[in-house]
Amino acid sequence: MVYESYLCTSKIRIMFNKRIKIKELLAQEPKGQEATVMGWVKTFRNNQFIALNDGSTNNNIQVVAALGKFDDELLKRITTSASLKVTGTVVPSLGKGQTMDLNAETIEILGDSDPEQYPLQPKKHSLEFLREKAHLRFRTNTFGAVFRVRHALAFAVHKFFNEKGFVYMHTPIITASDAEGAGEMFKVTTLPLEGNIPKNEDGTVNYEEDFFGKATNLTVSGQLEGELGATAFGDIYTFGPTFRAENSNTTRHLAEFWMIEPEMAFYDLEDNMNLAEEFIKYIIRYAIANNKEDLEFLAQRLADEEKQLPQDKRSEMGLMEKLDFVLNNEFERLTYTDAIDVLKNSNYSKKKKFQYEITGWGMDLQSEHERYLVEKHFKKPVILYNYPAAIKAFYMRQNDNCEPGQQTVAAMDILAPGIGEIVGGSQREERLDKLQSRMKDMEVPAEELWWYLDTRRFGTVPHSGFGLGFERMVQFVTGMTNIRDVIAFPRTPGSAEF
RNA sequence: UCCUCCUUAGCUCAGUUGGUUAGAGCAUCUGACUGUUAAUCAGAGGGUCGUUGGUUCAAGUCCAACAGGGGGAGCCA
Repeated sequence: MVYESYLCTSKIRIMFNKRIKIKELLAQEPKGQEATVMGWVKTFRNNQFIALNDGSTNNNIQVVAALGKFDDELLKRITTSASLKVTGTVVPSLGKGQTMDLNAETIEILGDSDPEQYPLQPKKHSLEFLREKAHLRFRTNTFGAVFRVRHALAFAVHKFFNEKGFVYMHTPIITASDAEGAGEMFKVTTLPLEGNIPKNEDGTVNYEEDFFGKATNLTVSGQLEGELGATAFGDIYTFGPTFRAENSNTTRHLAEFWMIEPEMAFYDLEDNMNLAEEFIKYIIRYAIANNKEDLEFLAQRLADEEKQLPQDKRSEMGLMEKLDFVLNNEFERLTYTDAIDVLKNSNYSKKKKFQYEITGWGMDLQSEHERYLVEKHFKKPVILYNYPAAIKAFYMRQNDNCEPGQQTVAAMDILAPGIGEIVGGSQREERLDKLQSRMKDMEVPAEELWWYLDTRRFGTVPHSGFGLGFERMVQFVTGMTNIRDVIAFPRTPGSAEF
């Protein structure tokens, strides 16, 4: 009579909720208390010792199945990655590798894992191999650590901005504007690709027949919409998926990635740089404070990997030292113009070690030049600012009183060792006439962006913002060298498995 | 998209100037052992050498195209 539908629900859940996470259990004093844990088998040694992991930490609880206490039939099913529920008493370990044992009273197999078919073994696998098993790689130590750190960084992003009174704004994923100029876009349509596509008289596609009544794409940036928010709330940030249809095949590009884009009213370029530097340091500090074990594991992994490299290719600092160094030092700030001077006077340039010669002011910096500045010359994160207007986007603020022929814009890029550009930002052009003339010069269709220009018509203010590639940040903090290893299911040209 | 390297057992890799039946470690299976730490010991099974075509008496090995992957470049975050 009472809650009859309850009979049909999964009563076992009540049992599940009694479990303790392994991370919590390992923090306790082992003194004979009872505990229930659930997780996946890492290894089963000696028909007696089960290393069990539940993803809360890379550390395992050693479950001891006393000899003779359990059926052979049950023990046979305790294989790599089988899922178990274990209840027992927590006691100090007799062995050396761990402080506590869970002496099993009951072992329940929640899910078998056929050892003939389960692809991961308790040994080192290459990252390339694990990339093809991306659905299972979270169960490895490396990816467990990487994705817990990724979570910590994501959480810290919201914490930082919330503490500063920023409004978290959800800018659209589907956008009608293709004027952002940040690269090739993915088309969004419900028109039948394999059927009759409505055409205009001149043979072009008639998007008026499409779902939105106009051509639409996946967003390449939330910035323009972000500026609308900033000119009302003062400070906003976005943190969402971003899509680029570039045919990029590198260790630092994805077709689908996550970007953080703060946009601040009443900020000039220097305020912008200050915020970006404070922000980066804050989220690194948060990860160290909350995921130290994971980072130390990743540091060790990286150190082991680098042992196999020739001396000159190894990093000068370990991962933890590198992060500490970043926290304890100011980022080097220099103008584009000064950077060209540094490069021109460098030994690399004089000895012609650059593949692309330093031709002088106005040239776009190649990644080898950026790497030289960051990794060889300054040996720390570098903020380059005041770039030539000709190589930057239309919305960046034109600097006043430039030398003839050396017009610059208030842009800034933050370059990180090993990763390259991690932040790109600028003070925005708030003067309507200057913005309009620049759009005209760069053939940006002003009529499509009428709503953007309205911010300059009604109470325009100086404002600034930047974009930070979240995966690149995760790479920097975890030391993972390939961006495909810091996102759960990477989307790259020719690859969208899972 | 361009340059470059790689593809041999479930995984990591060896395989000589082209020459008989393609090897090792780990994993798996069977057995032994039992306070182990990627447990150990013994035995067994496991291969269309990425695909297609070519050169040759003979191709894992040489050549070509294609596919997949790594690294670098460009585009960028």
